[in-house]
Amino acid sequence: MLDFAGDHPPGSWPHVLGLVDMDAFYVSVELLERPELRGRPVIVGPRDPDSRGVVMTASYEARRFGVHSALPMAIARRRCPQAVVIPRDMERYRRASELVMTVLRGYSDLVEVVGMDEAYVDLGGSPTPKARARQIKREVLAETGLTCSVGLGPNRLIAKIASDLDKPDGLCVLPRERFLEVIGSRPTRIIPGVGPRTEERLEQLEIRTVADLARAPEQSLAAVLGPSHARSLGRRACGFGSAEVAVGRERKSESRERTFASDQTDPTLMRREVAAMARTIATHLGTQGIGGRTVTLKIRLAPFRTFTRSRTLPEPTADADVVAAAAQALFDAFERDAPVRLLGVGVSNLVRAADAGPGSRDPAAAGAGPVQLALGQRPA
DNA sequence: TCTGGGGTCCTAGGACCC
DNA sequence: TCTGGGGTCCTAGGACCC
Repeated sequence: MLDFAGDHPPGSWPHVLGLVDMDAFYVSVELLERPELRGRPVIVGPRDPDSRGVVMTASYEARRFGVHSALPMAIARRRCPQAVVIPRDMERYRRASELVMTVLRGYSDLVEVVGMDEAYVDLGGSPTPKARARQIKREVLAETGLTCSVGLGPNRLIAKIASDLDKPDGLCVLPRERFLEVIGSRPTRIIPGVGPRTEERLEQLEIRTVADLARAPEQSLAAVLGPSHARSLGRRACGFGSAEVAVGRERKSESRERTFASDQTDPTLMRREVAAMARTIATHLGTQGIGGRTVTLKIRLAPFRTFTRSRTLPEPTADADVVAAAAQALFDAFERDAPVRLLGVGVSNLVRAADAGPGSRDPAAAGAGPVQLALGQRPA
């Protein structure tokens, strides 16, 4: 355990948030079934080994060869030819995830699931958060056979960063008072929200570490990142952030996309694919009593240029015919100058309404009323 | 070296309205 | 002929996260 709390026991913090992060989640779930692979480099990858895909998760042994999530499989195989590649089985991971979340909900009413392998847990009510965290780790292991790493901090940002400091099977407590002392010399990239592009731009200002970023005047950051991003990043670099845990958030969009095994030029095939994805989304939304107004087509041309085209309908719908027609119209209007690598369809501007389902075209039933409701539910 | 799939949030410009 | 000031909606793209 890494405990930086010292004279500031977390029990004295106004909020104690935990970020529970499962260790190499997909691989670990697979190893439950195949324990003989423990200790070997293992990669969970695409279902179809010949498809163009990326690494979903690599075991810690594989990571030593430079294999990590989102790395193209072709490169992963080159870097670690001896790795055992297991095709992903999302349904299995979903079940394991549900078990984990059930354990977490036994410790707090405020659990925010941020991915299949990750959740924030508000431990504000616990006088002994470190002991609680150890208990959580024990119970997750007992219930699922899986280990996790827990970060404890006064807000989401610090909890998240702390969870990365002691991994796998770790527990790290990090008060804000010691935030810069502990992570000040680390690269800016460890701050959530700093991706490759932002890292590059900061580099231009000779800002490389979290401490550099914390010292930087907001105006100079704003010149490169824009005022809004500059302000939020400056605050993060000093360890300030939200402590809010949002239990049930409304979904804002739903999409499906598919990368073809080889680039496509056949419009008939592609139109069919677009319609199929549109219908899947509409049907899924419809069963939940949700309608959408904006239909977006995503198209990626070879070698790797991505475009979107969208259209907003006059009223929300979950009618598969309507969504499919809109998506196909967007596809037909798009002027392609190269073969197509990926097609996707998304529906956004979602409205929860019992009467937005198929067959409801009456504007009085599916129009203004439900929209009003959705606006009222929008978070501040 | 070759880049998945499912999301969220932000920005910027244009249309349109008062 | 020179041209406001907001506000909102829509569209396209970018950055980021798991």
